[in-house]
Amino acid sequence: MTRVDGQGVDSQKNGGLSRIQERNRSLILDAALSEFSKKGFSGATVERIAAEAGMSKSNLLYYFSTKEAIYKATLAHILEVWLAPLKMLDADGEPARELAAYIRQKIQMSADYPQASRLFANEVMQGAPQILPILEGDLKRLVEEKAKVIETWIETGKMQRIEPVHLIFTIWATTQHYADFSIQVKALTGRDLSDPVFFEETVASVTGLLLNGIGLTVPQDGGA
Amino acid sequence: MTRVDGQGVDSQKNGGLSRIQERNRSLILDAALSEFSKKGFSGATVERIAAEAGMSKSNLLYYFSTKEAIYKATLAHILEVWLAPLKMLDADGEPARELAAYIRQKIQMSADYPQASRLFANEVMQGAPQILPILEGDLKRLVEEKAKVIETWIETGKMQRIEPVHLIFTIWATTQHYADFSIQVKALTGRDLSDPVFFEETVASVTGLLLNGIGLTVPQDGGA
DNA sequence: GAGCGATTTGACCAAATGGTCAAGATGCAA
DNA sequence: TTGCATCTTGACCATTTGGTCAAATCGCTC
Repeated sequence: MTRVDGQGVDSQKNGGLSRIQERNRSLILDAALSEFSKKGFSGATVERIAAEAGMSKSNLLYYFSTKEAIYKATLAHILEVWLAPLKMLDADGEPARELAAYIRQKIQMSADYPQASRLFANEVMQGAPQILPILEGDLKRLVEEKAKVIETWIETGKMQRIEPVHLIFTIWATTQHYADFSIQVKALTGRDLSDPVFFEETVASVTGLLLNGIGLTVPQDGGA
Repeated sequence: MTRVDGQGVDSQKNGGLSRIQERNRSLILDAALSEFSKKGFSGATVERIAAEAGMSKSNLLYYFSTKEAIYKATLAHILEVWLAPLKMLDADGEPARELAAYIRQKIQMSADYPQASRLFANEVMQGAPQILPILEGDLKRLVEEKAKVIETWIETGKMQRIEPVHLIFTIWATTQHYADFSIQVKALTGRDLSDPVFFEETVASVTGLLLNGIGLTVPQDGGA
């Protein structure tokens, strides 16, 4: 009857979970991402998550003792992946290449993990009840660091002047739009990022527009 | 005991509601926008909407017989306002002026009606269960019409080539980002659109970036 | 294969919530 | 003032849902 919750009591080995725990937590988190991203926190039900994970509600509650705990774990699980691309912006690279690669990566993320994008958007739109501290802490530091990188590029004349943070917001907003609003995109164009042609068309349009906007030319490989 | 619902039985005059109905429906829709935009459809409760509207739950249900009816009415109420700016894009104007004005207007909307923006975003992210027909109908026609306007500008050499629909998406995504993600914007910059200085800074940055991106120069008045 | 903790589940509970209903209060025309 | 439709509400109900619990089953070590 020991609860496994959160960082869990590491029953046997040092820091690891048992094979069963590993598998079930993973199944739960996948199901939770699907459910939360589709219905939001309030609209999701523990029972549906359990069903999608292939276990009883009671058993799910054995691994995560509350709905909120599932939600937090799901958020934590995707957050690292979600913010990874920005970390790669390299001050020593050429702005055009770096930004083109960043934009492509972000659009790729929107294509590969639209649910994660929507979950994150949902959380922030509700006022970021769970992740506000992260936004104000880690994310803020990261953005300030990368803003400095952009500022350096501007000061060394490598690109046009712009408020770095607004450039970052524009890249986030635009790239994530294709995931979060994919239903609308599909309704208006008949296609979405799952279509490889539309994907490349989107990368080309967005990269062209934004790089052009700061006085850069898209590299031949388009950031690929 | 007659229900007032939807388009309502116009009890007395021709097409009009009684003074009391007018007032209460308006109070309800305001409260509903606040509640739905904050909590989403599932997270919102009829009781809280009623409380915020200053009446009993029962009375609210007298005006809108189901939660879904309130939600639909709220959406319908904001949708027209929300899509209005795009309609003003004028094929006969100069692209720079027209687009600068459009961008400013959209950011102004994000500043003035952030709740409407979030409600709309929420609805679309959940798969647009209520407004999909509108997206595929009226909105699609409108976007196609305006895409043609942009296409004309391109063909007459007034602006650089870009896929018009992607330009529209980028403008939507970016301008609405400042409303939908305002908590994040605030966490990262310490400010949001309610700060007049930040508002103008945002208009300048976004307008500069996007107009530049299609080979245009921002008009002196910045679209104001 | 015995023993014991880890895992799994169905039965159950309490709170929240959307919606109904009958009765009372109010506004207004004659 | 009377009469009637509009408006308003508290009491109430059925369902959904997050979470508890005791009992059963499983898996692994000795």
